[in-house]
Amino acid sequence: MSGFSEDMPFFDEPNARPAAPSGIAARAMAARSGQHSTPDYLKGLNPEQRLAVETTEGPVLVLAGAGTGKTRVLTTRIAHILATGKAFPSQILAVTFTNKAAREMKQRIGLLIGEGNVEGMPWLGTFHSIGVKLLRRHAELAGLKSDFTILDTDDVVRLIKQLIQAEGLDDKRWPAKQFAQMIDNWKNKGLGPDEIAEGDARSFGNGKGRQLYKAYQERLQTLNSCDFGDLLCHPIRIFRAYPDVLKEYHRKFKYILVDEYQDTNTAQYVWLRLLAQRPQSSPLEGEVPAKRAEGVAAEGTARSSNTSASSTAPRTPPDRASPGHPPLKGEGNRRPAPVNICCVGDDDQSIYGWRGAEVDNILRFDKDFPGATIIRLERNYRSTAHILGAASHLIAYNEGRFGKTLFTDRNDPEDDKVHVHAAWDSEEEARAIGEAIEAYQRQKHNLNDMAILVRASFQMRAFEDRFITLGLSYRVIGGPRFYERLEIRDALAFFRVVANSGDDLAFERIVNVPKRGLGEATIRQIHDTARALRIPMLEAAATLAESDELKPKPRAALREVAANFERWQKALETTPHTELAETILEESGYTDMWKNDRSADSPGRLENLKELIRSMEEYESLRSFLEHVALVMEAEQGESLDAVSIMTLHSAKGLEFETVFLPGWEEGLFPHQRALDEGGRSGLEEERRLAYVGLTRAKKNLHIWFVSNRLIHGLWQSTIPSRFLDELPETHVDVADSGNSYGGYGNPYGGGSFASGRGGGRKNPYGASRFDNIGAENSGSFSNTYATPGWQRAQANRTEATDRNWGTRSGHQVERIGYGETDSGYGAGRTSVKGRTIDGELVAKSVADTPSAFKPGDRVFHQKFGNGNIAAIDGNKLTIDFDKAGQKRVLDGFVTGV
DNA sequence: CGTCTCCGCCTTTTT
DNA sequence: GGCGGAGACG
Repeated sequence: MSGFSEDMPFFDEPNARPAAPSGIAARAMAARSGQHSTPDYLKGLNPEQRLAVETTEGPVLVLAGAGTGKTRVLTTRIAHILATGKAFPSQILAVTFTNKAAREMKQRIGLLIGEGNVEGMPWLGTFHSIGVKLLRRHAELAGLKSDFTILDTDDVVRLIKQLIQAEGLDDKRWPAKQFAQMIDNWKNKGLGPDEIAEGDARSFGNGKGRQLYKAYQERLQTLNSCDFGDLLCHPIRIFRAYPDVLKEYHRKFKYILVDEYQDTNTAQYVWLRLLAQRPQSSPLEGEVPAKRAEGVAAEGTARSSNTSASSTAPRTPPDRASPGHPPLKGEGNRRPAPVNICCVGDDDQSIYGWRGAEVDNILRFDKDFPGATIIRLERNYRSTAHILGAASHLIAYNEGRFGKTLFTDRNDPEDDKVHVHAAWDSEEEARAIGEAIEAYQRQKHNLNDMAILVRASFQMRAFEDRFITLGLSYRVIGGPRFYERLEIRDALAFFRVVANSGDDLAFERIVNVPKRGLGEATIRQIHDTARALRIPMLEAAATLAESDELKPKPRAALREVAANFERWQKALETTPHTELAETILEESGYTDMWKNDRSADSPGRLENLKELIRSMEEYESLRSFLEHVALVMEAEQGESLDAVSIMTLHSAKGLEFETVFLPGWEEGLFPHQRALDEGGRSGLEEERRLAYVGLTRAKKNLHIWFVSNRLIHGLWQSTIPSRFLDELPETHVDVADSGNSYGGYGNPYGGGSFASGRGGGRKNPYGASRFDNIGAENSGSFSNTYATPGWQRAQANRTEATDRNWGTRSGHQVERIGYGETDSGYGAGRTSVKGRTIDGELVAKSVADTPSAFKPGDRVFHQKFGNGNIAAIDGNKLTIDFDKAGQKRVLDGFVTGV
């Protein structure tokens, strides 16, 4: 977002007036992009895409399924508006949800209309970055100064903790983190302290919720800071309270474009409506609750009419005469000006409900914007017919959708079906996927074209471990973030205090870094002084250092700190910011601190600090850099190396890969238990959309995995396959033949023998029957026909193992690890055992450390490692020379005598 | 005031 | 199993 750093006064086109660009300007722009009859940029669009691009006037909703060219439409539309002279670049407001998307849009528009013109698009960015920009211009209307800083989650929690303690509340009973979450939720809805529901306000801190929220906002103001939510909420409040300010933006923005509309939360929705709705005779407030109520009412109809997701489903007609919506008047009454807002999204890819996104926003679009044109993009350019078939069938289990059916002309009999594989545990899952990747690699596939998409980040580790041993290069996307590292946050705290001396949180973080002998007592004193005099802590520190209230040692230390910051702040005006940053880290002793640190990670930290300084060079000033950091908590990654991508499903949205692996399709993990517990039916539907997102990332090859046992919270748990597997259509899916699960090690129980023991092979307690009324057009669900040999075998393997060892069908807690006798086993078959991993091998610690019944030299069998001879015994821990797997240490409970 | 140890917490996703 | 925080001890 480097484009936003020049945020001060005059970046707009000088004549951002109500008048449209003059004919000359229009012709000039058209000429620049070489427009004649059909401009180049329109060629190659399909009819729906072209319609979405050329319908520039009035509200437009583009329902863009996965892989249907959504970004292309958005960028071409902007190019079209510019090329036809309908608006200047600065008159287009284009909001995205992620930085990645904003970056990509900028780049692609640049390709269409030439780099130079994109620079003139100051209002293309994320909701948050545009929010910052608005707020900087009108900061004083929100009680801030325009150089306010943005606090991250960590600061917010620390601040709230202080407030909770100041209230005399027990911060253990009332966790700051939880309250931070509550505030976040309120702000997602655009609610200030006076607007929250009484019940919500009472539920925290002995009924002091509202009071705390108020205190929090006041504190932010004195800190000259705001949190993430404020970036939206402040502008909303400003727009409401100062109609003339809002009007200014009404004049300015001729076209509004919104990406990923299904992800917008209520605050973003309100923000958009304020900007999109042209002034009426009556003021704007009160509009939201009314609309919301209506939206909820309308929802039922929308849902029921479109549940069956066939392409012939009746399309929502433009609702021209929606009662209660007076036609929107155009500015200056020159025309019945429609709102030129274009929202692009896919209700089936709404996966951010948990953080406040409202799918309803998109489902309600034609009610909110009467006369809206709704355009569906359903032609998919990405995936094979099998992949699309699987994804479409799965998503059809959801209710409450617009209903789209993706299709493709592609029909290559060579295309693989979607593969489903079973594995014994996560380690084996990682091993097998690693092998599959290597196999693809041997067929000359690039690692860059492959991705592993997981539900939860803890799953990543197994893959990393495995790939490290294999020497397979991989890249973790969205892992631990650069700017969240300790040393980076420390360094930034120094910079923040320099940039904004009122930033007490940053100050507190580093007063005593490196250690200067300033302990809790001194800091408390600074704090109190600052409060009493209503001055920033830095100032208070300086004052205290000159008084005689402190002992000599802390006094000298404080004096130095104060002098340092004073010097640095002066230098801010004269010294280049990268140079200054280096100076700060040197003079504060921070670099030395890590140089003298002998721990293993200190070199890395120093390296990170260097990287931080290096990355600052791209920014014009310290302040614009800090803003970038606050808004873009990601470090740019080198794309140069050929590597498999590992990331969460959430961060995979919008991406595509030739080959995709989706591990961990087990109940409890995917769908995630918490989503089910907290979200109920809609939680499940969101999980299903997440599955849909995962499936539709794949262009050609798609492999889904589930395991029987997974280590969660350091505890092995037995698992059952995800219900989503049952929702995949048999015609497009191929259940892999035992997925090499036990290859080479033999399986004492043989295949298939177990299937009859359990109700005709239907293993999943979430039977298909409850979904039978849905998706009838496809040849039946998987779960109806569990009869394929591969499936039977896979099931037999996993079920056998699971049931025999864990004994319980509910199987919540693992009681025994490994694959041994239980009935006649070693003592209690139910000994409580906690699993853990040592040296990468599965080990268990028995509560009753029963001595082993084996003796050295015994021939034994182990489920994972096969046959071997016992080399040594230590209590119940056996050292075994396995024939194939080499020497391993395992618990006796894992092996059986042969 | 600083360091060490132990305890308890948590591990869904992120602008 | 891993981390951060609180409390005890030096």
